[in-house]
Amino acid sequence: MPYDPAAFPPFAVTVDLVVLTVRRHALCALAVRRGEPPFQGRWALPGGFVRADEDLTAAAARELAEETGLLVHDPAAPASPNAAHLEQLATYGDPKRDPRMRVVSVAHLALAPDLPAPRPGGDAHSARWAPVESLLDQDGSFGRDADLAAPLAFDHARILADGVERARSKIEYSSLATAFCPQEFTVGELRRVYEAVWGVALDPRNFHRKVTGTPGFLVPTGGTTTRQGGRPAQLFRAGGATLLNPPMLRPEV
Amino acid sequence: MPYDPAAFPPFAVTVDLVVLTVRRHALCALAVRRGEPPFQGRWALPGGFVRADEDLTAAAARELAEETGLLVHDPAAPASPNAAHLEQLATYGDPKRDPRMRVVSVAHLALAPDLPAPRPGGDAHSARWAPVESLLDQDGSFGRDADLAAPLAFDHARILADGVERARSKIEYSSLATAFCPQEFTVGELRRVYEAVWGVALDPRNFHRKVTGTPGFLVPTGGTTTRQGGRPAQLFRAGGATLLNPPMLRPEV
DNA sequence: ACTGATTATCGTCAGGCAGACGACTATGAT
DNA sequence: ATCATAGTCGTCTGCCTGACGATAATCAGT
Repeated sequence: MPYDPAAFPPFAVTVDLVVLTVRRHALCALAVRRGEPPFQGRWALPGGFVRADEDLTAAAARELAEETGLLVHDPAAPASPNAAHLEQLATYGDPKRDPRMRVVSVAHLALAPDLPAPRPGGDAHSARWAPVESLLDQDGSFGRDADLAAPLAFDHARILADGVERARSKIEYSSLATAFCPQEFTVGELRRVYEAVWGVALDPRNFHRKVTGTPGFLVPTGGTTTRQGGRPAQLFRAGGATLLNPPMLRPEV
Repeated sequence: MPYDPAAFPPFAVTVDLVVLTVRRHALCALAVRRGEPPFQGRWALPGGFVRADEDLTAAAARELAEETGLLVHDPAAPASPNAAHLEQLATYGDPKRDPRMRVVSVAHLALAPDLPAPRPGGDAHSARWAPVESLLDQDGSFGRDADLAAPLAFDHARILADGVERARSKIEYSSLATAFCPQEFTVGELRRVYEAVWGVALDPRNFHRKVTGTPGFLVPTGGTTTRQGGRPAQLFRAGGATLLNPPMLRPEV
């Protein structure tokens, strides 16, 4: 078997981004409208080509910054208000996934707090946050956003579904849900993240016991807030613990 | 931003395989010796280039069959004695990971039962099963196999480490450990798989209670065997349940 | 045939954690 | 003042796990 890399067929390599956030109690993903064929006018996940001398993670971070202005959260650096979590999701390489040529896409998953700017800036022609159910509801039979008349371009519905499933399972056993929150947040805000991502209601008392009782998960900042109404709530920052053991249990059905 | 795929730099795309099995109470990985530069004579993970019209999973399955004769387990088809579990692991694309040119490798993880042939056949120049600790023990300071004098080629040590970690965590909450067993196996054999993969000792009584008490995990075949010595043990097949809830807990430390 | 080694399997018990839910607290709105 | 809203602290019960005792059924020697 010959081992000369140059003798083998060339591929284009892209990164696609599943950028998730929680807005108004709903899990939303970033979608951009395609300005050219194929799938012109359809919504798609943000993404782009990996440059000749660029690492895959760097390419994903660059695309994320271009589309949203978010920086990738660096555990070494001091926490920034505009930091997002970024991780590789999976790679999609069906020979027919792009009608033009052979394109392999390394999808990444980004989790971001709710951004103040509802319309992410950048050079993207048109971008928006859309609830993931709208984007994944292929037949459009139920509550479909009128502006989202067609399913996502390419195999992006599949990629989005995989990213959502990754996020849903990963917040069970890690502190990743805090990536959806601002730097300082309350227990109730964190609970609403879990409820939005999982689409279930959680008992506020048991949730409070669980997250405050797990050492290293939350560290109180001393402040309080009433921005959710009701009794003032303690403010917390994410602690050093990244693994949740035992995990947070997702309720059945 | 131009969107013409042909205008972007060409990449070579490969699949690399982390093939794991349990042999003599140790977690082992398949390694092949490289016949040409770079890293000539060094051990590496099996792998090869993705063909022009080949899906990534198909390429991984083809390489797996070439190196080991194993087929990929198809849930629809009747269980075959030579079926292995195959899943995508992660993608590695550091610009300098291959000194010859830009190569992006989509690594896959395969789990196989202990093969009767100790030396996997195929066109590979030289292949062997090696305990993962030997392959990952970079400095060679401890119990290193004399034949494995150098670390793995390319970034394969990192890939192998990621694959091992995936296997270690995934058997916690799925029935994947059965992929290391023959079609029919005993509770004790399954327990020895967990012990080998995790490198810990498990209580046989609690393990027995856990796996037999989880509905759909194991289905008795009616037969018994004494191939492990001692009292005859019931034979089981893997049941339909793929998710283990609550998970099997990996002991601390 | 007996003995010991080995493995499998069943049972018991205490501690920890989760789900269900009651009770109380502190704010803003009317 | 009263109500609605949200946060926080407790209690109780049942399930699961870890630790470990006990018994069962085989094989290798003697």
